[in-house]
Amino acid sequence: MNIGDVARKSGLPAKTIRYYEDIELVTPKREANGYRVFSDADLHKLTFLARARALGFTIEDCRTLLALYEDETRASAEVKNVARRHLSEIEAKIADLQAMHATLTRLYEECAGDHRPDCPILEGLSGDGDNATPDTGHDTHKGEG
Amino acid sequence: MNIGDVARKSGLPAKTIRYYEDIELVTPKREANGYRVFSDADLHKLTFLARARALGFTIEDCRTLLALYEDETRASAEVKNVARRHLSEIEAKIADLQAMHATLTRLYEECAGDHRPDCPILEGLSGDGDNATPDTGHDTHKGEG
DNA sequence: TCTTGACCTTACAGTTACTGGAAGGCCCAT
DNA sequence: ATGGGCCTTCCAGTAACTGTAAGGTCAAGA
Repeated sequence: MNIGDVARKSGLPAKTIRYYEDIELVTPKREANGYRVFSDADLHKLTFLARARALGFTIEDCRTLLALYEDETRASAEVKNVARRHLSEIEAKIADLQAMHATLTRLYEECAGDHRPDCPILEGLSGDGDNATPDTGHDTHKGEG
Repeated sequence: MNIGDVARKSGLPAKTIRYYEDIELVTPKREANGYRVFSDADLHKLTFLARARALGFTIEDCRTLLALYEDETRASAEVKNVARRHLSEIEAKIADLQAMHATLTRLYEECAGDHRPDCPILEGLSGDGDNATPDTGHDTHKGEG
């Protein structure tokens, strides 16, 4: 199979597949003319990657998961650990977004949204109101240079 | 005020403030020695930016909001539009994350997490199970080169 | 006066996971 | 030989910073 075929079958853009080769997630062979040749195993890997990425795993997590997938002697506990950590991150992100949503919705609903300049949203951002921004409890940034 | 002062007062890292100057969100004056000098208005702007960023607005949204903030003749409807669009994006992201969370939780709970290699999470990713990945309905990527 | 240390400066590279585009080679049909 | 659709590489750009190096400035203390 050439790259276009596996792109169609895996649902990944050809460009992404080339990138995955670049970072050594897949290592297709080459034809004499330089074209990449993908085996069924390569396609399977790419499909695995597409699914893992769709679940929000980072590339590095994908690398780990792929290694575990190919290690017949793995302990499922290891996989579960990766998944647990990722679930925690997803939960943290959801919580962050929900906090933003709650705050912004409050301001949004107070805003008349008409031709006049008075705007509780801008007032909230400028710090006039209290409670202007939520504190989600985790760091947005750490120490400084 | 020097950059360290406004960094402490706004909660933004000095590095970020320099970056904001780079992209012309703030334009502090300079002392003879080259040090940036921030006015109260600059500090106010930075605090505004910090709050808007904490609510997840993009830098470009921040630029727009700041311009509206400084335009005495604005219509609050314009601000509300920016907020509405941003709320929609937050909602879409939450929905995506919740779909990922649901799928991964299902696999997670099926996984024994012990010393044995059998793992429903990996099976789900490799496509053995049905329903392996959710379809959130929006594009992850568009056309191809 | 010299030094120490905290502050400030710039410039460049790296992060994440791609995406876009240019410039060109390969292959098949007309 | 020409057109179109594939394929190749390489370079640059995205978002919003962050890290690091190399060095200038300033106030306090020995």
